[in-house]
Amino acid sequence: MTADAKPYHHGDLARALIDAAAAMVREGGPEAVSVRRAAKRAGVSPGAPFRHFASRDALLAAVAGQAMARLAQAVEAEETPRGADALTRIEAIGRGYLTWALSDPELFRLVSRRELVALDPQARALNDGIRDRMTALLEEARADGALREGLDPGLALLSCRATVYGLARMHVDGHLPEWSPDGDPAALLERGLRQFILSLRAQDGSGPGGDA
Amino acid sequence: MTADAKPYHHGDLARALIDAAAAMVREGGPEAVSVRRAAKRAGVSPGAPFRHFASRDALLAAVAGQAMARLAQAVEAEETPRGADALTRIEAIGRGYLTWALSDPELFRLVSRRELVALDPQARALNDGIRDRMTALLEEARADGALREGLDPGLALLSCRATVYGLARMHVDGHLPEWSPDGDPAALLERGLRQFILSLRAQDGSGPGGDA
DNA sequence: TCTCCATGTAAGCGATGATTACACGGCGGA
DNA sequence: TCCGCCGTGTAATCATCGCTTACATGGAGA
Repeated sequence: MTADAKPYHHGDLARALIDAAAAMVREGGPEAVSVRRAAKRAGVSPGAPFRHFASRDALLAAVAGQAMARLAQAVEAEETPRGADALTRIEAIGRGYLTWALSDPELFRLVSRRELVALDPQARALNDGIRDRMTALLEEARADGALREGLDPGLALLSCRATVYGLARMHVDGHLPEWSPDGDPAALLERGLRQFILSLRAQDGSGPGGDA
Repeated sequence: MTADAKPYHHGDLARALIDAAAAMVREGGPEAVSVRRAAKRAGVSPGAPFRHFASRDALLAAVAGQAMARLAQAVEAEETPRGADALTRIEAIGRGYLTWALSDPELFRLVSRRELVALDPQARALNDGIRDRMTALLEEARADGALREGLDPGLALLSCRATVYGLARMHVDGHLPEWSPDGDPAALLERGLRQFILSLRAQDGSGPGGDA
C-alpha cells in the first residue's frame, strides 16, 4: 500500500498501525498484537509506533475505539425507526449488535473489554448512546403498554443487555456449538433474540407478528 | 507453605505452580501470568515448571481446570433439589454460578474461555454436567406445565445460558456500573436472575413465591 | 548397594515491550 | 533564498518473556 516513492515520513502511520493491529487481532486475538509486528506490517522500524502510541495498550485501545465506531454504526444501520413498534426497534438494535459480533468476533471481544473502550471518550459516548437509546425505547414501550404486565422497565433494560451481550459473548467465546452443536450460529442468535423480545411483549392486543 | 528443610525435590510443584498462577490471574488477569514468575513464587528455577506443564498455555489450562471444578462445586452446593420446583432449582443453579463469578471474577474470565476448558476432559465433563442438568430440569418443568405457554424448551435452554452467562460476563467485564451506577452488583444480578426465571414461569396456578 | 530416572538447576536463544540518542526533512521566519 | 526548528522515523539497547538444552541431584526399585 502507498508504494509511491516511500518517503521518509510515512504519511499516515497511526492509521496504518491501527489497521495492522486490527488484522492481527482478527488472526490471533488481542494477545497476538505486537508493536514490533505492527511496525513491520506498516513497513517502519520497531520504535516508530511509539511516536503515535505511548504503549501497546494505547494501540489496542485505538483499535478498540475504531471497532466500537463500527459496532455503533452497525447498530444504527440496523435500527429501523420508521414507525415501527418500540420493542421491534429494540430487537433491531440487538440484531445489529449480534450481526456485527458474528461478523468480527475477535474485534468484538476487544470492544467488550470496558477498560479499553473507556479510555477513548468518543468510544464511551457511542457505547452510552446505544444504552440510552434502549432506555428511551423501553420507556416508550412502557408508555404504549407494550410491556408485559409486572415487568420492571429498569430490570428489563438489564435483561436486554444481558441477553444480547450474553448471546454475543457465547458466540465469540466458543460456547454456541456446545449448546447447539449443529446449529447455524446466526440463525440460533436470531431465534434467541426473537424469543427474548417476545418474552417482553404484552400478550394482549397485538398478535404474533413473527414470520420465522 | 511446606517450608520444611527445602528438599531438592519440591514435592508438589505442579500444585504450587497452579496456585501461584491462579493468584497472579486474580491480581492482574491471565495476561499477568508468567511461567518465570510462577516459578519464582514457588521457589524453583525458571525452567522447572516445564517439567510439569508443556507451555504457559498448559499451565493456564490447568488453572482453568481447577477453577472449573470450584465453579461446578459452587453450582452443585447451591442447587437445592429437596422437592423444590424445577424452575426454582434452575434459578438456584444460576445463583450458584453468579455467586462464584462475583467471588472470583478473574478466574471466571479464565473459565469462560472455552478453548482452555476444553483442553481438560474433566473440566469439560463438569461443564457439560451443568448444561445437562439444566436440560433435564427444563424438561421436567415442561412436563409439569410450569413453563409459560408458547415457550420452546430448546430455546429456553439457550435463554437460560445466555442470561446467566451474560449477567456474569457483564460483571467481570466491568459493564454493570455502566448500566446501574449505584447498584450493588450481587443484588442486581439476583434481581435480574429472579425476573428471568419469572419470565419462564407459567402465570396460572402457582402464585408469586418471591420474598425479595 | 547400586542403578535408573523423575525432578530440579544453569545457561542460553530468539522475540517482545519499552526507552534513549540520533538522523532526516518539511515548514515557517528572516 | 537560506536557516533552524521540530515532528517523525531509525538504530541501538535493556530487562523480561517463553522455551530448549545439557547437566546435577537424590529418591525408589532391583
